[in-house]
Amino acid sequence: MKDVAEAAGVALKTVSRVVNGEPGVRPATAERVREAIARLGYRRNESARMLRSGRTSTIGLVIEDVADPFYSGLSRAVEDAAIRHGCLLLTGSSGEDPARERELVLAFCNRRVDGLIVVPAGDDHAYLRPELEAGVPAVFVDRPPGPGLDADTVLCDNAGGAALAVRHLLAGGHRRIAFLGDSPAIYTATERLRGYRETLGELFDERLVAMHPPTPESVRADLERMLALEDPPTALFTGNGRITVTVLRAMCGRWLPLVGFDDFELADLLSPGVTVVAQDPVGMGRMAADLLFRRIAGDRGPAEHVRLPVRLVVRGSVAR
Amino acid sequence: MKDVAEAAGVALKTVSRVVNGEPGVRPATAERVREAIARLGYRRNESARMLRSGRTSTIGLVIEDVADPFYSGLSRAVEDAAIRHGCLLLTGSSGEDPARERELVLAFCNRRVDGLIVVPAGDDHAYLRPELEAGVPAVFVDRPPGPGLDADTVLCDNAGGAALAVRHLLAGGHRRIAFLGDSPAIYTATERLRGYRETLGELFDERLVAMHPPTPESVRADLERMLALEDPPTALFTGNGRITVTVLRAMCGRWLPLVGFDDFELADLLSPGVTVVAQDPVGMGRMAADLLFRRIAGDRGPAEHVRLPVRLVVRGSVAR
DNA sequence: GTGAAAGCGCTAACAT
DNA sequence: ATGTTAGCGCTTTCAC
Repeated sequence: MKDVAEAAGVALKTVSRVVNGEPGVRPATAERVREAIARLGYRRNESARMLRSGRTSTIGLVIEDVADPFYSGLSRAVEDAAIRHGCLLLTGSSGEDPARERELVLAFCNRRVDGLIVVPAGDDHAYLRPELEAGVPAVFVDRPPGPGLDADTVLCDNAGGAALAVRHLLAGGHRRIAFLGDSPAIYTATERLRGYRETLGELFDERLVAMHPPTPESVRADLERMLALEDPPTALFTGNGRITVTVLRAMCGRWLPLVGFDDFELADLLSPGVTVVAQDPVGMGRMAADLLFRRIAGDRGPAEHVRLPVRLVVRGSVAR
Repeated sequence: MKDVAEAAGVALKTVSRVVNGEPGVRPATAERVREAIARLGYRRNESARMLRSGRTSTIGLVIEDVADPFYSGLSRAVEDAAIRHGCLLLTGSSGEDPARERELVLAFCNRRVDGLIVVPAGDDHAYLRPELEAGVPAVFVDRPPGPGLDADTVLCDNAGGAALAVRHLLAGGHRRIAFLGDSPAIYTATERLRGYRETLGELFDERLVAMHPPTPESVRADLERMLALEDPPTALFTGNGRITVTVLRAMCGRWLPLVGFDDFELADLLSPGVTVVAQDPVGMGRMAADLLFRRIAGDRGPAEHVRLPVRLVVRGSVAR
């Protein structure tokens, strides 16, 4: 900036004015400055700007895995909102590891992001207390933060969605409905189990429940075990998109009526089409970002807790 | 940091030493500093650190769309490499808009990222010359940069892949093979067209070629037009994953032998399974990141041009 | 309409 | 083993 000022024969502050589009510079002067900028290939140093102004025009997003379509849709929605607000996005995948989540969030805080959107992997967010007290806005998406933290949340109706799925299968005449869910450490998995259990009532049988991170092997083993029961399941409820796909693949050839939590691309093109409880990842991302930018703009109201509806998308996978 | 120093009764530089794990601090002193840090909820300000040290420990990634599985896989691979090198990732989607690509890249440069990985949307990268001359490493992935720029590239064998697809269809007895590709503005689309054309030779017929961004409407119109020819296509070659999926959906019910460029989740579970030319997006991301971090580490050798192989994955969609 | 000076929070270089 | 000083490149404040 000093060099540009020298080259244009003005003071440093005038260059700053031109670069920031501030008023109070004669057009001719501004033009001279711009010419010098182009000639020298000058780029404003945002680190210095951030240091002085305190605003970074950057928000941090921690998700579980960018490569998972659920989170990549959510990411895209957050990014679109960020663009509209002139912000860039720092992204990180926690891989469901609380330590990694914490590292990422703290690294973002060190960079003084203007706000955070977090899909929590852990259930202890005490480490975030200093930032929240310092006024750094944070929105939790898909899962709530650990206890004792009063922050905005955007969740979906997990238990209600599970109830939809189970009722649909009950209506199809099924009484033995298995649930294949993700690890009980994950909030959404536990909530969906709760919805499943409460809806089944007397029909609940814990031998028809399997909950852990889905690997092809574990899913296959779960299915074999359940199908070998003397009273085997006649239908399946799968607890998220990855599990649904893993189950479909593990079934290779065989077929069982099925409802999956989460919609996924091509669910409609499989035969039969897969009936799902659809969330709206893009809507969740958009909602979280809207909330965050309202906070960044200065909204200091009480924490908001948005719960987005889910809907049953009936395809062919339950009909006889 | 000043406050922490005061609270711990040491000089500012000692706090800096503790925070950076530098040697030359007595354990007892370090402990006192750490205690003060925890008590005050101190977080190092990375903007100041960056300003002083010149390194940001951040790399910038510009892709076309995070929500596209091809790019989200690539992103994840880049992120994993970044983590290993203690870097964070600034991500942005260009949405195939050259102006947006430029804005993102320049915004990243203003933030003084240590390096750039770019999937170019435009074909003029003169705007990047000042950075490259200033020694900012950049790797171009999936598509080369505009002319006159001598930077590292990681591409796949687009024309060779198209040749594989066409030869497979020819071997299946087809002589009228249509190509549905993306916009000719996209390097990969043009290269795949070239491979298709060169392999077909005499059999090439431009009435069997359609190239533009795939919308359900345009794809349906293309198919209708081609199928209404007096000598209609007996097989399809689709130019990327999105087109393949859009075509499958547009065919609703009807069926034509098909090979698609790009593998996609569930391609194997459709019936028939979809034969594809598979790229390796994760491998491309990993390769690009490895190259970038070698440059960041100081490698000033001549520009490297990596071309990754593709492979034909035969499923059922061509057999009669 | 323009400029000079102070200082954001840190690290590098050099004492002690 | 610890402290002092200068200065990274910008914005803020105030003066002209």
